[in-house]
Amino acid sequence: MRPQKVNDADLMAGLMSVFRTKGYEGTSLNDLAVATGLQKASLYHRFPGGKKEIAEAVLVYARGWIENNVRQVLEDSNEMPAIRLARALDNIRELYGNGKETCILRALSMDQGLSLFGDGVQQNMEEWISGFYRLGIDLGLEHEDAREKAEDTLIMVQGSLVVGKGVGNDSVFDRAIRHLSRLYLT
Amino acid sequence: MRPQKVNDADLMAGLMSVFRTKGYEGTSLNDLAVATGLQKASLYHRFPGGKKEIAEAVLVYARGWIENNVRQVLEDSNEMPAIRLARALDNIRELYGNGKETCILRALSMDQGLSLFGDGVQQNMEEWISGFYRLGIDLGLEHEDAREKAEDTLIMVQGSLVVGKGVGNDSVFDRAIRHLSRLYLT
DNA sequence: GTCTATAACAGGATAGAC
DNA sequence: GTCTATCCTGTTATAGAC
Repeated sequence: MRPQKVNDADLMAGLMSVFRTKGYEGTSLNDLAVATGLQKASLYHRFPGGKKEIAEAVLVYARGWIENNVRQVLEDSNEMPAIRLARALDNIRELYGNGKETCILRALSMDQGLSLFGDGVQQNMEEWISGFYRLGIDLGLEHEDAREKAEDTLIMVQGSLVVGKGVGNDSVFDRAIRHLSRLYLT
Repeated sequence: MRPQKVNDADLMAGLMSVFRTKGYEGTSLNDLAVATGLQKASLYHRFPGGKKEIAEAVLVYARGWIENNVRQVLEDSNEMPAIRLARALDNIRELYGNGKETCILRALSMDQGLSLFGDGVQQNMEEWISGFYRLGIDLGLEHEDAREKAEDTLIMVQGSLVVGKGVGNDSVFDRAIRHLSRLYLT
């Protein structure tokens, strides 16, 4: 067998990058091939299920990222809550390129996306929410309160990404992230 | 000339309905033809520019809706601010089918969408924001405060639509709308 | 103004050589 | 494992009758 031209990590990063900017219907296999440096047929070798399987794999990859960089950071009981929050928000800021990038969950939850990948999207969102929920609990919030605040973090991030892009103003995302700090630390 | 089979208002409503559920790349001219009851060639007769021109027309239609049902309601100086807010939020709730529908602005701001329709999306969002800005000013807020609160209304609505769909829970949107009442009336 | 029919092209997917 | 070449379907768009 020939050697792998692109390793799995780079491959997934490249694939995710395309899907999140162009959406599911908007990305062609050609786009994916160009972005990764592989030919279409090579992508089919790695993902026999084609475009659908690739998008599913991207969602698994994204979920791993959220687990490592958001949930585990927020649940790390060795650190003070304020530190955990600051670190998680830094990671989130980086994930979205300070608001310049869009979210893969939003990109894959249009139309077909929702019916095809609804489960994966939901799992990703719940991973995110459960991390912030735990932070809220550790800060002494009641169950319902912690749940709603956690949900609000995702709402603010998704909303600010949509609006920031729409009005063409990066500061919308920045302000949302700063708002999330205050949401917990007061 | 033959009579119009579908009037402009019904036509635009049907076209918008497809675009906002399937996204720009996700909707085919066939989808639009089926939804409106016209044939593809008839759509080209009304919109010589094809799919792109149709999406642009939908954005103009959406902007008119926002102007009538959000901005003008919020700026109606004959009513108390609390009444204006309640009415605008009711209209917004209806527009999004209590959270079951998605937003045309989000649907048309993926990828191609942003480069093709960025201006239209921005105008729609600014129409929305300017309405709430005026409400904030009338309630005695300072310029910067009113601007941010107005932006937040759009962020919360867009975010709650994304998250509500993603986690499959209608109450997310409901709670966001209730939150917007409290945001101004305290 | 709307229709049927069709052209021209792009996209997803597969075959088979290396 | 990756590549080139190809198939086939669906898509945008146009031509021309009514």
